[in-house]
Amino acid sequence: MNEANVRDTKDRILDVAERLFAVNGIEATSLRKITTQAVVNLAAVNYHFQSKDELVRSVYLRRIRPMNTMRICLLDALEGAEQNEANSLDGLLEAFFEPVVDMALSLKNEGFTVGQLMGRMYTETHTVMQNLICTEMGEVARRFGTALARALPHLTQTEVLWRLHFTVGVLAHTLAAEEKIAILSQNRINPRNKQEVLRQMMTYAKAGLRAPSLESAL
Amino acid sequence: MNEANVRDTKDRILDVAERLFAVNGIEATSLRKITTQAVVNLAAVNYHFQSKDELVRSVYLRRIRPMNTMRICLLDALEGAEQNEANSLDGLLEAFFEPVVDMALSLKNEGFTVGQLMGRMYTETHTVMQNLICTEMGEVARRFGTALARALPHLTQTEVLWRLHFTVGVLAHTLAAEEKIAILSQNRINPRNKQEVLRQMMTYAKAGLRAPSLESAL
DNA sequence: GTCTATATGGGGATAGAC
DNA sequence: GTCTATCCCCATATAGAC
Repeated sequence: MNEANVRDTKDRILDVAERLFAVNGIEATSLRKITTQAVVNLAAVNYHFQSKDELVRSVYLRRIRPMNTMRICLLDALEGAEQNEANSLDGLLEAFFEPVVDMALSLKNEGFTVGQLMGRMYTETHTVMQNLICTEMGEVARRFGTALARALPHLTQTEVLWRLHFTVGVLAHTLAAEEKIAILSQNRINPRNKQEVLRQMMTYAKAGLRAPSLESAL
Repeated sequence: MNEANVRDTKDRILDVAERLFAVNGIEATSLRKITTQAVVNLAAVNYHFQSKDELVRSVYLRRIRPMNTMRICLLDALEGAEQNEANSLDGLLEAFFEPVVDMALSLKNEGFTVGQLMGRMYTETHTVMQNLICTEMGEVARRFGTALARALPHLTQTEVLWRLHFTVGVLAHTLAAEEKIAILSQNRINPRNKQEVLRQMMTYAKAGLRAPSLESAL
């Protein structure tokens, strides 16, 4: 088969694996389910990706890398420009949220799949994922931690880190549990409307980050 | 074997299953791993719980039921008492967060296990869990949604629901990803210190919930 | 690069002795 | 209520033909 079709095979495997990992989790997704839905031979996965673990890595890295590159890039731009304190937090939150939300919006893989994949990253128990998170998210956590500390000078370093991780929680849960959110709100909110999601998340997170310090009395 | 030992067997299975579900997820946890660690016979699970799915239900319901009963009970008490607007939000957040955090604090099953179990509920993909969440969390979502709407009269109903679910996200991610939070913060925050967790979460969530309405200009 | 066939191991569940 | 033995299915991975 020619090179174009090879790409096809690899990409079809990645696309189907991504959807199944996002919806059912890594453990519940067998190579048989993937290859059947991708209409490729069972042995193709091991030929192209060596093992299931390497396939898992490939699926996640395909999304995490550009997402975090974009975040760092937006952050670099912010730090290069002159900023007044009033709007620097808005810029930081946009740089943090938008690359994820944009990715979930724009991708071919049906609907909200990529968002679910990213949202469930932190709770995937597979050892491959645990390692991926620590190696791939470290720089983003450090860079945004530092930037937030500068934008929120009234907080201690510890408080900044707590609030950064609460903000990750807002994002992750919104992406991961969108189906349950819709059900539990009796369909009064629609977590698939990206502009609305972004607007609501930014408002909540901005206020949470700006809350007074608990250490002010010390 | 006498009745006391029967309880022992069932409880040992529940305790071990809980820990393994919390740490490795439902799918990755086989009945063989559970029965080996609990030092009971493999067939005991099916004898006492009929099936793995029923064991899953039992493990989660043992924690969800008392937790949500306590939340509703605290909320009833708040609504029965006279409240001034200034502190009603504090009371609501305490009623919402504390039963979960207390449970994670006080239980015998080593360390943070129960918290992880609860935090990962929303991202478990097992169909049994998906149903459990919808049936067991519905009342809590409705009751707190209504109470929050009263405490935050400047918000639309939709905004209240969004912010309630962001608050669930803060709680769930903090409980579920505590290990990664510690690593990504380079051990500068300790998500296992319960009083600290509660304090930090309450501050962030309170400010997030109180943020101005986005609809105010309409 | 793709396929079939198969090696090897683990999964949930149950029958039937004790 | 507990145990052994076993049924039957599905998992990942690979060998070797095409």
